Amino acid sequence: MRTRILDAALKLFEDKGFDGTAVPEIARRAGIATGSIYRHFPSKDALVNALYREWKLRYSETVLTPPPESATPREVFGHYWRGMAAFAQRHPIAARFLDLHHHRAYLDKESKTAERKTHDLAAQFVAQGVAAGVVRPIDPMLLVALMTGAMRGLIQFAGDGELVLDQATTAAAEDCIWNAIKA
Amino acid sequence: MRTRILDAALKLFEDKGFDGTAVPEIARRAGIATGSIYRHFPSKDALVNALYREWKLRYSETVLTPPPESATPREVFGHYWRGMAAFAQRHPIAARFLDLHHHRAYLDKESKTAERKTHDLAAQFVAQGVAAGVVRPIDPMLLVALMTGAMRGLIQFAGDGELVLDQATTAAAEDCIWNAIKA
Amino acid sequence: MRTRILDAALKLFEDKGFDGTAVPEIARRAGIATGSIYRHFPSKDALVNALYREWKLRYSETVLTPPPESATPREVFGHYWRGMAAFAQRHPIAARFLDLHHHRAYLDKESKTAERKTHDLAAQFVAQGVAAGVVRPIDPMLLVALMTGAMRGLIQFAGDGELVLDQATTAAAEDCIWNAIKA
Amino acid sequence: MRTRILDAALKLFEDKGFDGTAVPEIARRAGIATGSIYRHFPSKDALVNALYREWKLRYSETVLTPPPESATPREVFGHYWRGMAAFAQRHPIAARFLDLHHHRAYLDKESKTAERKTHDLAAQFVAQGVAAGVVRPIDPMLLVALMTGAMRGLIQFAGDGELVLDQATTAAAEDCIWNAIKA
DNA sequence: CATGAATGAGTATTCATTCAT
DNA sequence: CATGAATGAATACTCATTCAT
Repeated sequence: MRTRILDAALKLFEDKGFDGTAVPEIARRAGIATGSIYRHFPSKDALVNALYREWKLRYSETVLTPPPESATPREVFGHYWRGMAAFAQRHPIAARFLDLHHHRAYLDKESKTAERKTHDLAAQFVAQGVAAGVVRPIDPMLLVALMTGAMRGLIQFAGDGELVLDQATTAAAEDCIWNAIKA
Repeated sequence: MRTRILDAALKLFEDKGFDGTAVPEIARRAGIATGSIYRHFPSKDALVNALYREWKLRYSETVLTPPPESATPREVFGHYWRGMAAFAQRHPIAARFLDLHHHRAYLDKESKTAERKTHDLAAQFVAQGVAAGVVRPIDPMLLVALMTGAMRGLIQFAGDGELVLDQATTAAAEDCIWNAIKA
Repeated sequence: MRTRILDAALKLFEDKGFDGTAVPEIARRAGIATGSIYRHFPSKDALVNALYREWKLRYSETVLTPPPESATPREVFGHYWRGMAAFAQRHPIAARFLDLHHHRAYLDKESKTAERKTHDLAAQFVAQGVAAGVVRPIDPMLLVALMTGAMRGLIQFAGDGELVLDQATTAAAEDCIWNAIKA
Repeated sequence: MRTRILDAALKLFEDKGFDGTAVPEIARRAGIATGSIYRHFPSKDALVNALYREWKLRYSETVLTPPPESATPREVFGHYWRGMAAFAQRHPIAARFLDLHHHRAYLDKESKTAERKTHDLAAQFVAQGVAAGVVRPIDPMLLVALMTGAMRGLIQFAGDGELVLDQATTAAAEDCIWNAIKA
């Protein structure tokens, strides 16, 4: 039941935005009564936040797995890149939802903190790559912006049907972006 | 007057979204009466669409200027990249607004067409680069996705204050992304 | 069980009014499940009515006991007055509940009839006192209004903590009000 | 407009209680649209509080006029008593509204303070009467409870149609209650 | 019989839009 | 043209009542 609500909300929030989605609409799509939503979530705000955190967690579990100890920076990059692509491929709507909503006023502090963690991890990877001399020695945040932005571009184009996120495309993109950041 | 309305709407739509912004709020920020909005725009929907098109036009004028005839593909790329960066630097809120809203249901066909044009132009540039043997011979759409995505990453990080979009940063990013797409 | 429900409802209705009290709230205070209320009462309306009648009955049993045959009108008056005061002292919440709710739309005919009986009895006592020449020869309803009103004033002030309804206070009030109605 | 809303609310709150009255119902009775209520009052709570204070003020203006300097305690009593009766006669619904609602949870502090003032004034009058040796030397609050209670009894019976609050009735009641409290 | 999740009609409140001034 | 009060449909949320367990 809770899952059905979250699934309905995910689709609708991604499609029409938070404020553009009416609670009864979520209920209808979930196949339940309007009032039942409030048995599971105290408010619409609480619902988006729960949704956001749920998917951010799943995202972390998919993407932020530690790479093999022996991996070279290039391999570490590939590891994370393929993780992100795999997530976007398996959960395209969730990927777009996380992308579009990560800043909105209705997200509370805890939800926003989750976003930060990802950035910090990426910045850390870049810093290590720079130290190892295999990544361009420039502001790590810039490289993070370019990498995550490129991935978001992929997700968006895939969502719009202008691109298919298959193995080959993902691999080609990985190679391109590695070229962008390598020393 | 029309300009003040559009300015107020731009800031609010970017900040709180279309559905999250009330018309009287726009009026208040514009320093006029609620009803006056409707002297200039027949509806809230018409207002966003006008706003979107207005900025898309300015964007085109800034970014889509033809590069010098004699420019090499690398120079053409730099020409467009710097154009986009300059726009984002001068109009950060508008850049984010265009980025976030380009898909929303309240945008009508004409507004959405504007977006497509940019993509097509980019794809065309990529195709020419490929033909000239200086750009990677892969799906042009993929490269467009990576380029525009990377630029959006820049814009977003700049908006969040994690990055400053100055000359140096822009130039470094340009170099990175050229490496990503060059043959 | 039924008693626990009625006790919970009494307190809440007195405190927050009928419409201001939610059924689940009554259940919580009674320590049972919401649905269980409906095993004992077909509806919220039926519950107030049962509550009202229950207490009106207890009130009648406490207050409307026949005075000794040989009692003088003064003694009869004292008998009833002390009965009312005793009830208010022992059941302050019920006294206030009966006082505040005796007219509400959700009370059905039978409940309202109970109220009437008390008035009629009082009016009858007054009439007899008038006939005996010891009570002021004016509209009995006026005297009833003053007497019952005075008693309600006592109950209210006691409930608000501005007065303590002890033996002495009750006796003093009795003497005052007898002076008010005596010939 | 504001007045029409307050008038409609007065009648409905008195009749069905605060929680028993729906905002659209108030609007309908006032002959305006539901939303218009909120142009004049920020919330339903604010509306009752405004209503309560408005009438408490009028009540004070009618009832709490200073008696003639030279008035004896008996005359002072009559002055106030007739003031209250006149108010109840002219504004029977308001009188009942003030009576029934003076304690409810939705009234804020300022509204409740108004009630206290009346009591204090009455207690002060009683104390002076006691000092002059013409009022019973007992707890002034008790006498206040009896007086105001008796008046409320009158108002209630009048409202229920069991009594008519004319000159004669008011005068008779005044005499009765003076007998109740005089030394 | 007790339970409490589910229901959906009903509530307070907001907001895009209109229109008399 | 500008105004902002008035409108009423739409929204988030509540609550009396039901019913499968």
